[in-house]
Parts: sequence; structure tokens; C-alpha cells
Amino acid sequence: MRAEDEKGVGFRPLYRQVKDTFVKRMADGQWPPGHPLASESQLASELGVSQGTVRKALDELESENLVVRQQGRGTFVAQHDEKRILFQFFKLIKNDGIPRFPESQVLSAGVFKATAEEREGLDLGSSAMVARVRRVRFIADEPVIVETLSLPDAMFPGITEVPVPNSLYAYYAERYGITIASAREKITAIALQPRDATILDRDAGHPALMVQRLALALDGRAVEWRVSLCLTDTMHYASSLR
Amino acid sequence: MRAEDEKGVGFRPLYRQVKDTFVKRMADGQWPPGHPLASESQLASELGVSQGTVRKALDELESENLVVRQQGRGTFVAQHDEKRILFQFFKLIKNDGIPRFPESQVLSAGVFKATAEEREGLDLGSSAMVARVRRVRFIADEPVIVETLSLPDAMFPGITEVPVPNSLYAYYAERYGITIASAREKITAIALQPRDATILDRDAGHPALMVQRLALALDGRAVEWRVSLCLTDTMHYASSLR
DNA sequence: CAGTGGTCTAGACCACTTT
DNA sequence: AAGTGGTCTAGACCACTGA
Repeated sequence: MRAEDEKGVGFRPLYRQVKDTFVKRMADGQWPPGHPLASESQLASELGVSQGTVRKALDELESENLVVRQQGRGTFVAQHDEKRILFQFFKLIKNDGIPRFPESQVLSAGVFKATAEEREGLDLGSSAMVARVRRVRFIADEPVIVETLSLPDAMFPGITEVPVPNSLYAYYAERYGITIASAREKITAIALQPRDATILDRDAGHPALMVQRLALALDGRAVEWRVSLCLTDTMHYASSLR
Repeated sequence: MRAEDEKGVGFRPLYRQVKDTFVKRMADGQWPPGHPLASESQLASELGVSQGTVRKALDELESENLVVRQQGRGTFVAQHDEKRILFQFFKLIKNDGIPRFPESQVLSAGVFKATAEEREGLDLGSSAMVARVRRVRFIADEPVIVETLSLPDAMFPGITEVPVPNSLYAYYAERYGITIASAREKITAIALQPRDATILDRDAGHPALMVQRLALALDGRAVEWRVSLCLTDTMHYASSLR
């Protein structure tokens, strides 16, 4: 792997090629979550680049939460453990500021023809099927979120046939080899419909946050479309601007 | 400046010391917004470190949006121009996805005794005074945000005595030498009070996003407390999870 | 063309973990 | 003590800007 390979018009630095190689290995399942990477110098000699170039590739992967480095121990492919979920993907926190992992209770699950909204979010064809899961989530035994998840059925065959666990992203990785790498959320305020209000133990019309999340896999494919209705009487969505 | 100066218990890498030096220069006004930095190698020889160490310090400052680098031109202290505001600080976008900078109309302004909420957010003493500005913001000529800003009066003397401009963060820097570096937002859903509903041309009880922002200066001081009520009928708050 | 930031390399040493 | 990531240095060359 030489820098010269890619010079000229579309110049792509060597360290990015190295990074792409590593991402590919993670997406392939060669490097599953938790996998310990070889040392930086070993990877460098394997790829025929300098240790500093490998290091720069790993710097970017670390900043994207795709690998975890521990001084003295090594570098590991990131896992969707509770800590990472809370840090990276769960922005709803109690007003006391302490993050808590919610419990879940599935209300319904099945495979259906995708709605227009789902097709648009997940970039699906007009006759595509989606697995749909509706569930309530509890924090400190209070129902605070009711949400609907939509997954392309082709990517997740049979997912609604057995009970889904509370921590979905680890399950996607384990059962289907799909790693959620990032997500985009759109947040609006809505008035609760009677059906959702009942579940959340509020009156119809009560204000709630609607969080619409599109989750993307390592290769950038849209993988999960999630619409969450969240009570914010004792909680808030935390966003850091820097 | 040698690494050895800080070894031992509280080890602080050299590049962080360099970074702190640069931040100090920005906070001091030695390096105001837009200021062109000397070249990396000049800074390195000035501080007696290697160019790579200066580079690593600038890498962090760039990732925090405190400097802007342009290959071939140089490195500049970041300014609060429209582009940066939209990118870093304005997360409410029209559902069509195109970011637009809102217009503002001030409703009232004055200096008052700080409320408990303001004292807590801004870390003020019990008898502190705050400058308070209430304004409506328009996107595409529609009133979509009504917000109240609270500023420690001691930091911003006289700010309510002349009309405040639409782009406040540039004004804080220009008139008071205070640079807003980052912010934290807490988002909840509320039902509009009659007073706010009228301003936003909706009925009382209409759902809205309440965004509570605490903005921090370069030195980490809490500088601005802002509570914005936002209509999300044709807009949403965008959040990127990575 | 000179000057800037961006990439890549090679090597030394430090901080930390594990054996 | 050995092995890992983390820091720091020095030097070469590339990509880009502006005079």
C-alpha cells in the first residue's frame, strides 16, 4: 500500500486507505466487536506502512467510537455495551443528570409492508417489507417512552419470531453481524394521541418529544428507523454543542 | 517549555500545554477572532518545541472549532460568522433540510435581579443582576421561536442600553471580548402558555420544544443562559449521534 | 515561486498494563 | 521485564494558495 497508488485527481491519503481497510474488516466480521487488534507496529508492517500512519488511522476510528484504545493493553473493536449506548446513543436523561439504562416491554412485533415514511427513511423499494417492533420503555419503573422500530426485513430475517432483548444494538451485531456505527435524530414536540397517552399514563394532548432516529451501519447503510415518543416531565434530551 | 516540567503525578503532555497557551492568547484578546496565526514552524521555534507538537495542539483546537485551518493560506482564530453559527450552534432546521439563519425582533430588554434558575445556570451569587433580553425569531417571515436570554450584568455592562444585533455571539466578542466556545442544551416538550402562543400565532396549549442552553466562554465560564420556545410544525431539532 | 498546511516516515523515550 | 499505546522530535516530500 503506497501513497502513490492514489495520487492525482482524487487524492486519498494513505492513512484513510488504512482506515478503510480496518472498517472493511469490521464490517466483514473478520474483526467482530471486542476483537483485540494486533499492535500498531504489527499492523504497520503487515500493511507495509509506517507505525505513524496506522496510528493516524486508528485516531480517526477512535474518534468515531469504532475502536477503543487502552494504554498498555491494546486496541479493541468497540462493542455496544451499556456504557457505550448510554454515552453515544441514549440522550434522554433524568433531570438529576444521572444516566440510566431503560427497561423495555414489547407491545407488538411483526412483519409488514413498509409505509412511505419507512421506505423513505430506510431507502427501500416500493414493495419492501419491514420488521416492526413497538415497545414501552421504563426508567425507574415509570413508563416514559413508547417507540416503534422499523427494520428492513431482508437484513433481519426472523427477528420478530423470538422475543427481542432490551439492548438491540448488541443483538444486531451478535445475531446478524450488523454494527450500528452512527445515527441522526430529528426532534420535534407533539401532543400525545389517546393511544400513546394511555400507555404513558398521561392525558391525551399531553406534550411529548418525538425523536425520529435513523441508524446507520458501518458501511453507511440505513438499518433502523425508530420513532420514540418521550415524556419530558422529569427528563430531558441532552445535546452538547462544540 | 519542556515536557519534563510537568512529569510525575499530574502528567500533562507538552502539546496540551501549548494548546493552553494558545487558548489563553485567544481569551486575552492577543489573538482576536479572525487573527492569522504565525506558521506552525514559527510558533514551534517561538515556544521551543517541535513543529509536530504545535501541530497536535492545533489539531485539538481545530476539532473544537476554535481555529480554522486552510491549506496553503494559514491558520486563523475562529469567528462567529453565519456559517459557524449555523453549523455549530443552530440546530433547528426546516424540514426540507436547508439551514436558514433566523431574523430577530426584540420584545423587551433590561437589567433585573437574577432568578434562582438564572443564578443556578450561570453560577451567580444570591444578589447578582442579569441583563435579560426577550425576542422573537423568524424563519421565512414566520415567527417560530420566542426566547429569553440572561447574561451576567457584570460581564456585559450596558448591553441592554442599545439595540442588540441579530447575531449575538459575534457581538459578545466584538464589544466585550468574550468568545462563546461551546454550549450545552437540554430539550423538553411543553405546552405553550397563552402569552407565548400569541406571539407565535398559535393557540394556547400548542406543543413546542423548550431548549434551555447554557453557553460557555473560552475559559469555561458560564456566560449566557437562554430559554427558547420553538415551534416544530415545519421544523425540527437535528442531532447527530456519533 | 515561496510559503502554508497535510502526509509520511523513522526512531527515541515515556506511561501504563500484564506476566 | 516485556509489550502496549502515548508523546516528542526531525526531516522529507506533497497539495494548495497567492503574489
